[in-house]
Amino acid sequence: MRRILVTSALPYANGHIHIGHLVEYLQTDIWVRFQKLRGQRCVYICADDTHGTAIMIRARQEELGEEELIARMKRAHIDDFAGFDIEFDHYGSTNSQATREVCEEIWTALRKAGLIDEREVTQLYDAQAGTFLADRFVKGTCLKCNAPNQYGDSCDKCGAHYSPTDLIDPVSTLSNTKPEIRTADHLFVNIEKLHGFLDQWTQGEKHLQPEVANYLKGHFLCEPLRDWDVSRPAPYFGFEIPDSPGNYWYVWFDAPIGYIGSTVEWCQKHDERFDDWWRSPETEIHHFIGKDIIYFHTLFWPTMLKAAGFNLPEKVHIHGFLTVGGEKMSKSKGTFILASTFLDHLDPSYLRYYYASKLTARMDDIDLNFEEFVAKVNADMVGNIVNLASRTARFAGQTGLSAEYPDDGGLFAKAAADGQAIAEAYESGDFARAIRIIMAAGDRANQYVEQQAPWKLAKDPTKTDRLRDVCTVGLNLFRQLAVYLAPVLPRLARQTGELLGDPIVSWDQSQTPLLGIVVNKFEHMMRRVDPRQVEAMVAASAEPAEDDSPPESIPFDNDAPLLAEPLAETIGFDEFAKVDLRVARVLSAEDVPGAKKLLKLTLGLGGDNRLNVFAGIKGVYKPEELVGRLVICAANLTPRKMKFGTSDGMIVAAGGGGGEVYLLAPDHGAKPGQRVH
RNA sequence: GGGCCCGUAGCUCAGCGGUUAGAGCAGGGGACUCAUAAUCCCUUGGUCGCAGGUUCGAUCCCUGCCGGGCCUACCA
Repeated sequence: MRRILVTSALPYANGHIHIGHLVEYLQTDIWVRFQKLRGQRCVYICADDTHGTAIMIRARQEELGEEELIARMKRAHIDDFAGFDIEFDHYGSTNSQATREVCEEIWTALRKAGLIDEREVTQLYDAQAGTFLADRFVKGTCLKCNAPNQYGDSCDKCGAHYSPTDLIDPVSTLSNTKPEIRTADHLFVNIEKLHGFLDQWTQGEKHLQPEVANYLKGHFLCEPLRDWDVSRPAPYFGFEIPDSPGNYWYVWFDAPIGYIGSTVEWCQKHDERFDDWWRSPETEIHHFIGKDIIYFHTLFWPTMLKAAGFNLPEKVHIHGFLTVGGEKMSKSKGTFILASTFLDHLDPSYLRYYYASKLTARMDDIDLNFEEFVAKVNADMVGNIVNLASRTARFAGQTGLSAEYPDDGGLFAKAAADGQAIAEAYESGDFARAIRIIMAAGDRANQYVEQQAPWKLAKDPTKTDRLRDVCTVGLNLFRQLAVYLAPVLPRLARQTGELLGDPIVSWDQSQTPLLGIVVNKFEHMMRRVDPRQVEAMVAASAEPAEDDSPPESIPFDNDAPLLAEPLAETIGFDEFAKVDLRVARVLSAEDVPGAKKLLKLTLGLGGDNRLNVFAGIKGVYKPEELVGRLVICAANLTPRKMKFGTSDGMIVAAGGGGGEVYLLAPDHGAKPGQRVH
C-alpha cells in the first residue's frame, strides 16, 4: 500500500472560490478519491492562504480586523468546497501556530545552511497608508514611452520593465498620494547555491510534466537563479521573523509551508506521527497547482524542503487555466461564476463530470463551453450511464438478480479488463481518457439492453428467468461503471450502493458481479440539465463593470429629460443610414491650452485609421481616464475648422450638456472600426 | 526580444514511423418505445496549418515559415 500526501494550492483569503479555482480542487479531489478507492493510504491536505499586503488592505477597506476577515473567508471557502463534494482530510490556515512553528524550523535550517543574505532594498512607501507599496499598488507614467497610468513593474503599452521607483509621477493607488522612496533591509534566499540540485530535481525522475521541465530549463535554469526576497518590513500581516524583528515573512514564504502546518494539525487530530508523512522515504507528496505558480513550487519550494530535510515532492501536477466560451472569465459577461452561484442553479456532479471529461495530464488550458457542458451532462451521464440503471432497475425490482452470472457475450469481462487502462489513466491525471473508456463501455451496455429488449420479455410471463438474466447483466454493467466513475461522481456511487444494497468502497468491486440480491426501488439518480438553468446561472453572475449593473427591479424614471429636449421630427431609414457611427478607441487625449470646454482626442478606428476630434467634455472627463477606452463617434461628418484646429468628427454622448455628459460606450467585445447599425 | 505549448471533421478532442486517420456532439435517414424526448442502426463530413528534409514509408521525427495561447523572477 502506498502512503500518499496530496495538496492543492492554498486559496487566498482575499476572495471567494469560483469555477476557475474548482478545476484544481476537483482535479485533486478526483485523484485522491481514486487513490482511496484503490486502497491506498492517501491524505488530502489544504488550507487558506491568509497573509500579505492584499489581506491587510482589504481588511482595512472592510473595516475588519485581519483575523475576522480571514475567519469569514475560511468558512465561505469550506462551504463552497463541501458543496462540490471536495473532501479534505484537513483544511487549515497559514495563520496558525503550527504553520508558524514550521516556518521557524525551515528558516533556522536555511540560516544554518548559509542560504540567507541580507540586503538593502529601495521601495516606494505610502506615508498616508503607512505601508510599503507592492508594484500593483503603484501607478505612474512609463519612463520609456510616457504612457500614463501604468503599474509599478512594467508598461503594458511599450512592454518596458522597470522598478516602481523609476516611474514618472508615481501615485499610490491606496491613498492617491505621491509615495516616497524609502529603503529597508530585506532578507533573501540564495537559491543559486542549490542550482545544481534544482537542475537535477526538475530534469530527472519525472517529478514534473515534460513541458514544465523544458520551460524551467529554458527559462530559469539556463542562467544564475536570482535571490528570492522573502521578507517584508512592517506593517505586514504575517509572521514576524524571530531573528529579524520588524521584518515579516513574505506571504509566498509561508504559503507552501501551510501544507506542512496543516499536516501537523491533521496528525495531532488523528494521532499520526508527523515524520511518517513529511520525513519518510515511504511517503509520496503530490502537489496540484496551476501554471501561474510554477516557479514557487518547482524552484523555491524544493529548495526550502531540501534545506530543511523534508520530503521532496514526488510529483507536482500542473494544470492550465479555465476559459469560458474560449475567453477569459468575465464579470460583465457573467462567466465569472462563483462556486456558490453554480450551486444555486446546478448540480455539482455536472461540473465534476465535465471537468473530468476535459482534464488531461498536460497543462493545457481547458475551456468551459456551455453548449458542450449541457450535451455532455445529458448525453453521457444521463443518457448513457444513468439510463442503464433507469431502463433495467424497474424490471429487476420484481425479480431481483440472478444467482449466477448469465452469458453476456463477454461484456462484463471486457469492461473488467478495461479497469486496468482506466486506472492508469486516472493515475496519470488523464481523466479525459478514463472517461472515454468508461463511456465506450456504457455504449456497449446500452447496445446489449437494446438487443435483449427486456421490455418485450416483461410482457411474456414465460420469460421471467430470461428477463432476470438480462437485468442482472444490465445492472452489473452499470454498477461496474459506477465504480469506475466513483472518484468523479461520489453521489452516483452512493446511490448505486443504495439501489443494490452494497456500498461502493473499492475499485475491486468492478471485477466481480453482484448476484442473487434484491434490487431496491429505483429513483432518479440525476436530472438532465435544462439550458435555461445555465442561462439563469450566467445571468445571476453577470455583473456589468462599473456601476451600471441592472437593478433588482425596474426603477421608475420621470419624464424631465424628454420635456427638456422633445423628440425630433420623424425621419426615414435612409436618412438615419447616412450617419456613419463607428466604434473608436481613444488613443490620446489632451488639454487644449486656451480652450474652456475642449479636449483634443485622437480616435483610432483600427490600423492606422485615425480621427482628430475636439470634444466639449473638458471638466467632465479627465484626459487620462479616456485614453484606451472605447467610444462611439460620428465618422463621416465634414471636417470642421475650429479655433484650435480641425475636428474630423464627433464623439457621441448623452446628457443635457453642462456638467451632464455621459459618453456612450459599446459593450465588451466591440472592436474599433465597427459600424453602429 | 527570448522561452514553453498548441494547430487533425462545423465544435470538443483521440491517435500515431506502417494497412482505407478515429470518437463524442452537431447535420441527414431509419428503428424502437423499457428509459429522464433517453436508446439502437445506417449515414454526410478531413489536401491531419504551409513548405522542405530524413525514411522503403510521416499526420506522427527534423528544419523553416504562418497562425494561436501562455510565460518572461524580488506582482500573484
